[in-house]
Amino acid sequence: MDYPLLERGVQQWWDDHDILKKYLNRNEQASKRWSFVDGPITANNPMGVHHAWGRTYKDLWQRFNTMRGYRQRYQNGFDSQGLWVEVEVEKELGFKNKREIEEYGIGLFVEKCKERVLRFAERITEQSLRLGEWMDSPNSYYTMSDENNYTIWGMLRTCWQNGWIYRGRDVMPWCPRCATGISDMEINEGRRTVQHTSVYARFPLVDRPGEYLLVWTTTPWTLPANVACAVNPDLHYVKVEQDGDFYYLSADVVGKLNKLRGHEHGAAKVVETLEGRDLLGWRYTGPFDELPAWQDAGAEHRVVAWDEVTAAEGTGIVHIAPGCGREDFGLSKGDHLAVLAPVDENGVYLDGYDWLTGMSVGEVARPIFENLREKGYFYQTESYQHVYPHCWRCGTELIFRLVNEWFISMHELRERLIRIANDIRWIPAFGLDRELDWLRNMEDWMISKKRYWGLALPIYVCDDCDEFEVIGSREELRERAVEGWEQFDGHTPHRPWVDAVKIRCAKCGGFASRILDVGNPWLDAGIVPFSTLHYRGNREYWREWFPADFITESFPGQFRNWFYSMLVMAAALEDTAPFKTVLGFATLKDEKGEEMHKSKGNSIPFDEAAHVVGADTMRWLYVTHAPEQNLNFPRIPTDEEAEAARAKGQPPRLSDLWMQTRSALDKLWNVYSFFVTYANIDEFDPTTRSLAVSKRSDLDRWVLSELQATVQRATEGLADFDAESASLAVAAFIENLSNWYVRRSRRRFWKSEEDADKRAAYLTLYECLVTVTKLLAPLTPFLAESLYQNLVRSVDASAPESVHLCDWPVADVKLLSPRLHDETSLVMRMVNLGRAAREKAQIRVRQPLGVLYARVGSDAEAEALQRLASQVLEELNVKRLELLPADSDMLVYSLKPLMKVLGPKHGNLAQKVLAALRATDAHAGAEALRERGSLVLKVDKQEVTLTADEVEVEASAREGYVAAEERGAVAVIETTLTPELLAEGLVRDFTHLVQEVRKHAGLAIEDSIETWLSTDADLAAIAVEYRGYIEQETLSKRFTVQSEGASLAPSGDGVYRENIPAAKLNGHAATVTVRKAR
RNA sequence: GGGCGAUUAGCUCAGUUGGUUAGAGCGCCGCUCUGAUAAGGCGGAGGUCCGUGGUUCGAAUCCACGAUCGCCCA
Repeated sequence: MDYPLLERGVQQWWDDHDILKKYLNRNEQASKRWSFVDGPITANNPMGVHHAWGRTYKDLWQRFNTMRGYRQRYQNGFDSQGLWVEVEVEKELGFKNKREIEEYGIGLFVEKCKERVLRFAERITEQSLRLGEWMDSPNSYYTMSDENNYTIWGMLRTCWQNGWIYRGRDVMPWCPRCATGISDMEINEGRRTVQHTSVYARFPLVDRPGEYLLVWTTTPWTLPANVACAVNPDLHYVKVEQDGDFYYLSADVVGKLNKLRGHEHGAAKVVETLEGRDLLGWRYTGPFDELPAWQDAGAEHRVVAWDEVTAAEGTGIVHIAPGCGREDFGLSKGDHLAVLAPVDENGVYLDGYDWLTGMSVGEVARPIFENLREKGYFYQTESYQHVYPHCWRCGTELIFRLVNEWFISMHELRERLIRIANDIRWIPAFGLDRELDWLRNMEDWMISKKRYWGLALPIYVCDDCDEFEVIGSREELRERAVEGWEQFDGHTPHRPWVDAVKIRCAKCGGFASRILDVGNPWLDAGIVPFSTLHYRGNREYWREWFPADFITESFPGQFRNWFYSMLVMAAALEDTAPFKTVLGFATLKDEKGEEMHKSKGNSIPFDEAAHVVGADTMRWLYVTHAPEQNLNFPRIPTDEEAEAARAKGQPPRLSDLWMQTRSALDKLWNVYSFFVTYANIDEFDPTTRSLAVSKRSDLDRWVLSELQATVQRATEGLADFDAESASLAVAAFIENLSNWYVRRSRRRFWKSEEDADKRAAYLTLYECLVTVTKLLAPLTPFLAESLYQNLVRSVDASAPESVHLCDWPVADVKLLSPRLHDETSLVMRMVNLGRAAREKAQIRVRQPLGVLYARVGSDAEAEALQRLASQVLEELNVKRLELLPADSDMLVYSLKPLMKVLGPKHGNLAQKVLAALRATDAHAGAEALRERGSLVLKVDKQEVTLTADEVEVEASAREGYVAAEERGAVAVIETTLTPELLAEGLVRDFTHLVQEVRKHAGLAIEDSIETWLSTDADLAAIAVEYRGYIEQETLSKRFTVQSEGASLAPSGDGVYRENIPAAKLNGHAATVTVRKAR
């Protein structure tokens, strides 16, 4: 099966018949509606296979609910604004920093960003269609749209009116390349383990000549901003003597000092012990006191207290630079320390830092070490490995920098958010805990970014009085505008155009300008449940579709990103949940279980996988997987392998894992092709035949019962957002259909006359196939369509045009039969045991056997087995079935203690009871339990009575009999082969060989033939005896047998002859000749 | 550094309120069936249930400590 080929054909047919449009319009008039909101995909690159996982879920639940008759919005969304786009456009343009963007022109740059977004949105739309994701693509939303941006303005204004917006001065993680702050949400995505050179420096104490504080830092660039040193007041410190100098450091690290001293230092000796609090207030000379920046600060260096200081790293004396570290900055507030912010937004030292001015933080480590050494501040360097934050987008190491940024206060929102999170159904359930954990611990939301392409934050600051206010809409801005409206009018609300507009300060009447910052992109995504549902312009419509019934995204990251930002928006605007159910799924890994990364070369482009493996197979992989577990995406053939196969006219050979994944689909395809083969031969038309189910066989009614149960399971699963159990139920049914129903029914299709039995078989199999096809429609839309067209539409022009326009199947509970289910399970079990027994005896199934002796667990099962004996016998090629009586000498018994009952009952004695039971003669014990229902044991000189509830009797076959057993059921076979049985076996072997010859001769299944057999006298005699059977099985109109003389078989065109070696026919060599009958 | 979770066959994972021979699928080896099959069936090999101690008549399961890994938060 070449699935990609089939899918291309189906897609073409859909296009030709406009099926997508008909699908989107199918429930236009429906009164019930189901609301799905698509999480915006970043329109910045083509899709990878990891995107296809979520998009498969998104599509399948929309399809399922379409088939169930719900009106829906089939809207997909594209995340359009933000640094990720800027970075890619910078790459395209060859820019290295923000200055180049400004020189190029912000307007041009922003237009480039828009272009890129539209380009990749189009690409992703095509790819999604290839996946079979059916969406209303002309109606897709973009977070860069005016609607989206202005809805955020309104939301921010509401926040401002509530007093939640504030301007903060804080030390933030900062990317010096992107020249922007990194929010708490983003910082986690870029943590990496790296090697840095840390430095130990010594700071001379002002009032203690020859004595130094020994401090340690991993960020030497912050030393010029040193203001203080912190010690833990409760920690022990020591004064050590080394080379005539005295150092103060934590008592715990003296050992380290000796290890670290290298060639430059002598041995260290402790001369005094003291507490951290003893050091407080000591003044020291800073390492860069000569710099103008420090001179201007007019401050002095001293030792301060900080109880977070430990001796685990460094020296227990911590270098404090309040302008370069978060904790440092926090400390500066309480201790009124000076704050030095040494670098600009690009991480370049500002004026006042002398020789450092103009250098960037990344290049100063060495020069600073040298400088310290020259000035006598250097002690030692040490290579140090640690986890350090990097820019999640460009990979640059972050610095910490004092900045002015804008925040939404979470103080009042936090409780609302927690309450709302509890109103949502999180799948898997731990999602709620994760979200709550974040909500409890999160800081205020930093919403500003000093970039170009993004939401223009509508915050206007007065040039005169520094008061700010937030504008909530375009209309409000126009009313308030006193300057620059003409330049803005006609443009999207983006930089640079919107920046031209000035308003009058409401407080002092001065000019107020928009801050130049753009917004955090999660504002863009979070507003989607409002903006896409026309919250601003059509509140009626919004009320109809809000909240979303369902959203689904890969959960790593989203708890603090999209889920979070939606919660914030909904909490701020309406104080209610923006969605009812969220399905989170885990991470897609490569075949070895490693993270996929483009840079690692192991990420798989969607197009490649779709081309080689196909969309349905990929979708099936996703839907059958447990969503909360990571999924390893199996290897796909390389382009070369795929092309080599296609050159030979074959589909690319897939790995075992793929074949395993796809096996249910392959089996279905085979059943389907079996049906089609015979239906064509017989010209069977399901629309003109019928037969009441009650008139069909047990086998038919069994499979129809299983079918109803499958419909129920699939429906319940999908309705509960559980694709895995739904799809596995369908797979299990296909397995039953293929390996039991069709296997057991084959002869009914082969036989030539069309009787009620054959009609029942056709109708039953047809119903199963059609129903399964509909169940598969949301899961594997291409395959389902292909089957549907051929099975249904080709014979019934009145049926819905496409499987995707059909109604979802409803289980007919009247057809459910637990009895048939149980009995068929019993037959299957007995057949398996019989096959196992044959295997042990090394007698192949083609050789008929005389008797199968069976034992089952209960009288009811025994009764059923006798009634269904023919199925067992036919399947096992055995003549007769006999039930084994309990006292049969073929059986041997063992006693199995049921500890779950015995344990609690006997307590301390339990182990001894167990030992006594094991010492008991099993046969006598079994008999006692059978006859009297109890068994008496002697334990520690007292008698203990065990009942049938406490001991299970297990029967198995006595040694010497060829048997198999499982859970109380036993099958024993009679292995004596009579001449008649041997002859029958031989005939079946021969028949099988003629079928092979037919196949080799290239004959069609339904072709009648003429057959000649030339062999020894024994086989000839048998062949003649079984002539009727052989002719019937091989469709031979004429069957000529000879054992001597010149061959009677013809030769020439259309005649096919094979010599059969004696080994294949139990010692009889033969020549078989066939020719298509005229 | 703090919190949570995990560790079971070569791989991916199940394993009920603790119950005495620890399972599945795949892979591997052998056999077998088949005029629907890239199918199916049967058998086999493969386990220190991460380690150590404890609780218990009985521990993969409960407790403690340790190791390793993952996730979340600093």
